Amino acid sequence: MADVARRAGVSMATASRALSNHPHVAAETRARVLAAAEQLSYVVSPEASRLAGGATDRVAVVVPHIARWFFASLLEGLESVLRDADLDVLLYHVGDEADRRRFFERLPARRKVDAVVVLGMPVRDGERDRLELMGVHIVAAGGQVENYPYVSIDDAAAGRQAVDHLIFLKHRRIGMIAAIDPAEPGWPANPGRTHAYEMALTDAGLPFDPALVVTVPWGGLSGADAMSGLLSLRDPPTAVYAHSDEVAFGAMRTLRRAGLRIPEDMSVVGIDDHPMAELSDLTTVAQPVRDQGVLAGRMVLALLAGEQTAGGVTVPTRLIIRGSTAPPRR
Amino acid sequence: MADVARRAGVSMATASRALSNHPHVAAETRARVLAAAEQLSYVVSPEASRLAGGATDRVAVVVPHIARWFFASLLEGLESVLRDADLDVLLYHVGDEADRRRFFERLPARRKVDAVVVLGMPVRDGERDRLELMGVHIVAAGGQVENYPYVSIDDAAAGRQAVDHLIFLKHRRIGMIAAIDPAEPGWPANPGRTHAYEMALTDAGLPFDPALVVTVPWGGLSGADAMSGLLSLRDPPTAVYAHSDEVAFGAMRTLRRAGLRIPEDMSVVGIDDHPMAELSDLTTVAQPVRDQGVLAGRMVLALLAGEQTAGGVTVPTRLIIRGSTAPPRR
DNA sequence: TGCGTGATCGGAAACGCTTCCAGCGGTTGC
DNA sequence: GCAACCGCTGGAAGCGTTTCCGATCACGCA
Repeated sequence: MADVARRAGVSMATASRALSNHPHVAAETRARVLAAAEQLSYVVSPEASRLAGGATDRVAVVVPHIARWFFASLLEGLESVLRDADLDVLLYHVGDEADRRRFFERLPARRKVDAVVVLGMPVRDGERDRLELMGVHIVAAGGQVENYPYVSIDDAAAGRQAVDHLIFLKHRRIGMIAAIDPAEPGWPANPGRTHAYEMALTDAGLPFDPALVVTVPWGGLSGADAMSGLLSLRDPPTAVYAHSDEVAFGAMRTLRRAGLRIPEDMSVVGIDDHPMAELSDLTTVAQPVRDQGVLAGRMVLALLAGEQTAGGVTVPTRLIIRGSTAPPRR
Repeated sequence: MADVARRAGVSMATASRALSNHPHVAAETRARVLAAAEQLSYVVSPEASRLAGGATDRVAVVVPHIARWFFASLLEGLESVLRDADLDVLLYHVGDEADRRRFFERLPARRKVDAVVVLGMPVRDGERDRLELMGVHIVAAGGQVENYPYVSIDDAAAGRQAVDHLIFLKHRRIGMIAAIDPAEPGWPANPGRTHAYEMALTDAGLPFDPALVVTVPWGGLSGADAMSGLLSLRDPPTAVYAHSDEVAFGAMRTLRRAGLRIPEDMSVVGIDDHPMAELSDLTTVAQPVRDQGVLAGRMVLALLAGEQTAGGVTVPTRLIIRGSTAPPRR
């Protein structure tokens, strides 16, 4: 920067002010400095700048999965608003328990960011304490609904939309394929979506048959297995509610292989509106995934600007009826 | 750090050496420093450290798409090795031409990273010049096959595996659905995969009928449209080769809706081995996507360690025959 | 016993910025 | 006409590390 200052014929103090858009710099002077910087193709050293000044202009994003559509979409939305605000995104993938423990234990983002956003992943109590240690803003999206400012859907409501749709079609034996995160064995499947199933049945006066709910690790193949199980029941369901589209795709594959027709022989409904849902003609409950990332990004910006944020935002879901659901045949 | 040093009863110089694992520090002393740091829950300031020292321990990753399986998988592989090496990854999404121009013009990662890896995206000439300006190592994965150390598949070979399979099944009218990146209108579809089609036909002595190749923007819906076009031909093909699985899925949907059976009425083959391919019973040419990211990460590490790297690595692809291909009926 | 030697450790100078505190002409208000 | 101000600029003190350069000390060897 000394070079730039010299070339522009000003002091470093002025050069710094000009470069960082401070007021109290004559327009003409600023132009001169900018020109000099341009000629020398100079950019300020972030390190030095941060050392002397304040913010890091970086935010950490913690995700349990990268290659899954839902998480990647959240990330995409988030990244876009952060990038527009000239904030850099540091990506931290905590794929399994080991990663997870390591992340919260070592806190690799410590001192490196102004905020951290946790995507699609509830933060556990002990972890929260660790996170607090970082002393920065924290936002959650697509998962958490407490502790932090968050943006998410109402899982229970989404589940109701799916199951109520089946009930409306007059299905009386409805199976559920619940998915647990393979990275978190031992943790329960999405409670909201599970609870919605039970409530919907109750409200419709239908019996709850434990045999009709099967819980599997998340994934298409697991969904296929789950469907096999359901089909082998003495009295199989006439419709299936899957916790997520990917699982539903697996179920559909099993049905296809079994020679059963969808929706004539079996209705299938999922949640998410994965891009493949449209191609597979899957009835599903759509959630605005990318938007949730965007909203989370805006929250970060607001927090960084010192604004008070509302506790959380719940975005609406919407039932999309396609060809995988119909009234039962009998 | 001054606090830590004081508490451990040593100078800052020694504290620094102990914290950063330098030799010439007595084991006992080091332990004392580490303990002090632990008690104060102190971590070195990356900014200050970088200012004084050398590397930023960060690498920039540039991707044209985040929410697409292929790119997200590359990213996942890459991130995992980088993270294991305690390098932070800065994510830069250049979704469209505007983003792209902005990125290469402003070079937001300038001075912030030790290396940049470009994922699934050929770097154009002018852009390369800009990148050079950063003066850091550059690696490409899943796309580029020149200019930089790279890791990628042999697109031409992959294409051949797909088309040759159809030819082996005795198909004589084979359609091709080529996909161009919607973010780069005007740029050609994957040349290797396209060329493979032409060569395979030629080698098999089959005529090349321009009507049988349709080029569409990447995407499932586009694939569906493309298939519609192919079906409306006076003399439709008996098999279709799609540049990627997602496009193939779209094609399959069109066939399903048209009441045509796969593979009896039409064979379909894709490239990628997307997770949905298995669920859709799609014959495809598998490529190790995550591995490409991993290898790129290792290259970065090697480069950073000052090692010389081979120009590039080509990973093998493999035909996976499922239920979407069979000999033509006539 | 005297001295070279290597292992440790401390002092202090960078590293490249930001910003507080003044200083400097020129206005403005009375 | 004088003092209080104002807009702009410069000097210099940090910001928190790393590392160069010696200094110290215990040891081994002649």
